[in-house]
Amino acid sequence: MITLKEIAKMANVSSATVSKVINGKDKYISDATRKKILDIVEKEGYITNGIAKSLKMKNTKTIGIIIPDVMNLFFSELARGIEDAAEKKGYTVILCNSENKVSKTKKYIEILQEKMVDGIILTPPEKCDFNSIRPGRTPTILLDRDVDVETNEPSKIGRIFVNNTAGSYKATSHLLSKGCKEIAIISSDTQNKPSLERIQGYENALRDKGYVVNSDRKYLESYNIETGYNGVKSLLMDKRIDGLFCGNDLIAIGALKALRELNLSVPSDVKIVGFDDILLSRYLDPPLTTIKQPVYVMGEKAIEMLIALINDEQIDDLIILETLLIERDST
Amino acid sequence: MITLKEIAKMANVSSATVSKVINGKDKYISDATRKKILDIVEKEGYITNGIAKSLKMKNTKTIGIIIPDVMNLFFSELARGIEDAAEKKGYTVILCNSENKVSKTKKYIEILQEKMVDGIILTPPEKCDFNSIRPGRTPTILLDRDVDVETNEPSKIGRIFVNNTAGSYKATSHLLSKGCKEIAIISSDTQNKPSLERIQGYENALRDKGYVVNSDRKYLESYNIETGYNGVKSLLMDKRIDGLFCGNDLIAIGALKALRELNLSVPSDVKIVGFDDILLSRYLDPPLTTIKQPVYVMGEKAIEMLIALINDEQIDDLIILETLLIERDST
DNA sequence: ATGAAAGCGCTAACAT
DNA sequence: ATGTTAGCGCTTTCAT
Repeated sequence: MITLKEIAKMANVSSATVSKVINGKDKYISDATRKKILDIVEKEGYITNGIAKSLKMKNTKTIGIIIPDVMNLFFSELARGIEDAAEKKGYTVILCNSENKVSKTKKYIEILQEKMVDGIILTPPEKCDFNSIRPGRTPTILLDRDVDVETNEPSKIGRIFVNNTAGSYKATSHLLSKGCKEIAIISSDTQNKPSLERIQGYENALRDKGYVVNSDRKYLESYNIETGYNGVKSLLMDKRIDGLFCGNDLIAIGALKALRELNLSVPSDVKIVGFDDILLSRYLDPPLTTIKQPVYVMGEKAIEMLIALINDEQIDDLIILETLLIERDST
Repeated sequence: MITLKEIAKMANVSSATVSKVINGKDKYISDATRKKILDIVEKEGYITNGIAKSLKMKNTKTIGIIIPDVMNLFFSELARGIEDAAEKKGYTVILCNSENKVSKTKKYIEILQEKMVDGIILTPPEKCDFNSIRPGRTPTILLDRDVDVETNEPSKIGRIFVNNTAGSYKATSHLLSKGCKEIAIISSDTQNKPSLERIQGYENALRDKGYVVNSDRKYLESYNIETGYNGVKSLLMDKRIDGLFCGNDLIAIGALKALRELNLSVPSDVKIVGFDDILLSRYLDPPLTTIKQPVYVMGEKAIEMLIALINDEQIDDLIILETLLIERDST
């Protein structure tokens, strides 16, 4: 590997001069010297050793993202949004899949800190006490899943969420407005805030229209396809249901499959609304009505906020994004 | 940030001693000293500065992966497989989305080299001359898309692919065995090897059974949902088709949607086989028959091979994986 | 317009 | 059993 020092020797200048030229701080460097250096750099295919640079500069221009699973479309979109925004700002992204586990999350936080990332973007595990994983000094953005953070938080923490309550309220109201009378919910369980809020929004909408909230119209498990499938099978065992709010689109996919197996058709027998608007939702049969989360924007905002935190800029450390009802053919 | 040197001072020992203890090279360190050091490390929450360590050790224990798009389910599975395997081996993964562009691929390779990654796993852009992006000295695994590499390759390059020809041969034969007489193909265009091979397998299967290959039964565009959708609309405009081989599952998803709009039912009117077996395929309506690529295994093998390359071990630098026909309800 | 020198935090060979 | 020391490749201040 050719080093800056070697370039310097070849050009008969000092490494300071080469450094200046390479980094464009060459106001006071003569054109001749600059050209000589640049030519050698080019010819030798010199590449800066970013590690040495980082050690000196005390930054790495890399951030870590910890999400449950890139294979989950919601998170792959998020990861993409983050990576795109990061790249534009000159940052590089280390990807970590926590599998929703506190233990893995902790381990990755430690690894990322050892790698001296400039910041971390973190979607906490569904069931997680933030105090148990707090990333000390590293600037961190909490994404998508709200979590209780002590107010006298010493570290630099930003938070970006979606208004889940309002979103599920919209979803349920939409079902109601389409004439559904018996609306069930399939979602994640009550151990995480977003899920709690989505259940809340669902109940609020029902109550506001004078319906009673019926606990045997709830199937609360996890944010995945199986939950949707099992939820429908279990909910529809003995009771009638004409509307279904799914806590996310993955659940809706499973629900759709189960409904098909039960020979129930959507939307005539049962209307369905999902949550997230993953890329695939429009290609389901029928295309899914859903509550769109501005995932890509979340990624962008997260990077924006994180970089502000890194640079010690004063910013609003809580952003709550609104959702949007996307009406397709499942309602 | 507390450094190793500071720990040493607090413990009244040299930094060498602390280093040895921290890295478990403490055979000759007294229990008392070890304990004293470990206690301070614990109490102070010391975290190794991996950058300094990397500079000294000349490795970063991180690898870069460059894929077209994590939002593409095939690649998110791949990324997951790679990350899982990497994590087990103590490596961390930098994620880069090339958008299938040579320019972005090049840029990322350079960035990764500056970050001194120990290796790169690369899925080249669909239309790409490898010589234009060759990552010089960094050990690299070429994944999923074969590419012409000069034989007197100086750098350390490994290649892992799937037997595309055999896979699409299987797919087409399956369609034939199900009684299809007029089988079309929708796939990516002929500018990349895997696509070429999949077309080849399709044609071979047809010819082997005495059918003629008909160029108006081909719609070759790109590996995405739109291609599937447009392909069906275009292919079925004026001619009958009872079997459809899709170059990947994304294409099949688009095709399914278009078929639904044309009131054609699958599998009774048209039978469909996809390629990849992304996680979602079994949840489509109908669940998709497809050629399973061992994506997760590819990720694992890639890491295995890359680490061997990194450690200068002698290995087989070309692995071709076989596919598997997964029969579901679309045929 | 250019260079000398110190130092970022760590490891390891060598000395004691 | 522990310490001394040099050095990884870079940036930057201060001299010249």
